[in-house]
Amino acid sequence: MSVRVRIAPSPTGDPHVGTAYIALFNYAFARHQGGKFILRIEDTDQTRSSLESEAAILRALKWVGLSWDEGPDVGGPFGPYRQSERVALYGEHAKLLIQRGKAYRCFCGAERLAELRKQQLAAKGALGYDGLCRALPAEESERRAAAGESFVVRMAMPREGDCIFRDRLRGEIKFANSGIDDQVLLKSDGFPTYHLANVVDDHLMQITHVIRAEEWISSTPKHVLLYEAFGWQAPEFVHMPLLRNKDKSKISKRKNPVSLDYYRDAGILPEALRNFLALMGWSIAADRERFTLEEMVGAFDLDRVSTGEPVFDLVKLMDLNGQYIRELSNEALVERLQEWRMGSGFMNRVAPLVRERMKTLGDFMAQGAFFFLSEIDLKASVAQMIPKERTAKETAAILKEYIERLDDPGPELGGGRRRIELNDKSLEEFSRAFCEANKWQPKELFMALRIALTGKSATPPLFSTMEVLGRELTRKRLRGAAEQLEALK
RNA sequence: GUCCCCAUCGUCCAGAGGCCCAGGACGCUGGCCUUUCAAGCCGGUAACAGGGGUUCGAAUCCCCUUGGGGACACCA
Repeated sequence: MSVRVRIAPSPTGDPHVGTAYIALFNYAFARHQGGKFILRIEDTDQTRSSLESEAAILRALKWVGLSWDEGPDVGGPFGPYRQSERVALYGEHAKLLIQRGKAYRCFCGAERLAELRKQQLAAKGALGYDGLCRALPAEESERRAAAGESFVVRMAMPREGDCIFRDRLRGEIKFANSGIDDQVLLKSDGFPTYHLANVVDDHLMQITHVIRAEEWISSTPKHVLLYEAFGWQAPEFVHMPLLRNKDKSKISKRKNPVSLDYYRDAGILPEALRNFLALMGWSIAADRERFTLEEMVGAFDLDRVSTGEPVFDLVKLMDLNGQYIRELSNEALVERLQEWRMGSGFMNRVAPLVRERMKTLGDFMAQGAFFFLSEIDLKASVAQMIPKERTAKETAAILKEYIERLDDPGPELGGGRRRIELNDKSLEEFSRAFCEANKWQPKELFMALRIALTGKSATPPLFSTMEVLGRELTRKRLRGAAEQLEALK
């Protein structure tokens, strides 16, 4: 049987480095084995998924040099490759499990579940559904469903025995069945949860190896039990280590740039990022760390992936990137610069902002350098960010809060759950409301933002600057400024 | 709290019982080169978490402790 693996991102946000990381290892394994690498979109969360996010993920994965044999954009024999287009399938499979007594309808509402959770928390016991609806007679369940009552479908997990499975990197892993929750398989909107959709699709798409991040280990027993309930053979499981922040916690955007777009905008070469990611948990040889994708494919061996807890270290990435840049021919470097931000596309966005402040063409760089810099030097200007009546700590805090709210403005900032668009008008509106809500003068906050983003107190209009800088650089620079303020004493 | 995973320099990796008083890279650091700064070259710094076993022999195997992490949603 030939190898078939997949990357299954959920299109609910920016293209994540973790996705590229796991995709890379799936890709290397598939190619080395002469198998297929599939891209499947797991958009079963109707409220959070978007086509824009999907497009961004595909674009970013291509950017790091990956390609796939089957997927929503290229098609393939096991399509559709977007789970939202396969909902009927999951419904049928859920029904099958109900008929077999492996699953049941649950009519418990959100209030009861919240109450249950509260009690369990208070009792310091195990969290999870108590199985109330599991005891419902089939006829009653049918009748209430037919009457239009809202329900979810839960899996009836075995109450005794153990669930044992093998992880390729970690060996045998054992969970007591009694500790496995009666997982929701089908939500009340008729859409499947991850667990159902993932298992059904992996089986139908004939996936042979599930290579995914370590965070999934604890839900693997649910999946194994699902395969058993369906009477299917489970694929082989390979849980890759999780990428980490400096403090060893799971990599997160509060502590690390996490979007692939950031690395692109910050001037990282895709091949350097790809190479760096490959180094997380794997090596091609003891004394070698630079290699091409093709070389990785040629040498790849899943059994030589280590299970440590790799910290994503920007400093090392930068060094690698420098090596890649030095290796480029002059022509290639100029080409890369143009593709990046020195081409007419980006220049056309910068020029209108900078031109008013130019006396000679040469002033362009002096006035607009910060649009291109990877790192803003704030040493000389940190102190200027702090308004007269405020402290460094307060200023750091407001910058951090600003970053948070930009991505997740509460209803009081008029954003609902959608993040703020990065354009002059919405930024201005948001920022003024933000000042109001936090009792900061616009001129206080705006100067802090200006310096944090540009390193200068005299710049083009703030919000246009943010728009052109882009979301990722904006976030990174504001966070960097906040950190420098905190380091002040 | 419950369950699970992990454990070599500050960081990323090498090490699959003797080749290891542990090797490479980043970082930091001394020097060379050089009008400067990088780059490059030469050198230094720095680790097998602790304790028990197994074995002639353990960084490598087993157990315990400790530490770190993850999961416990009608999110994936």
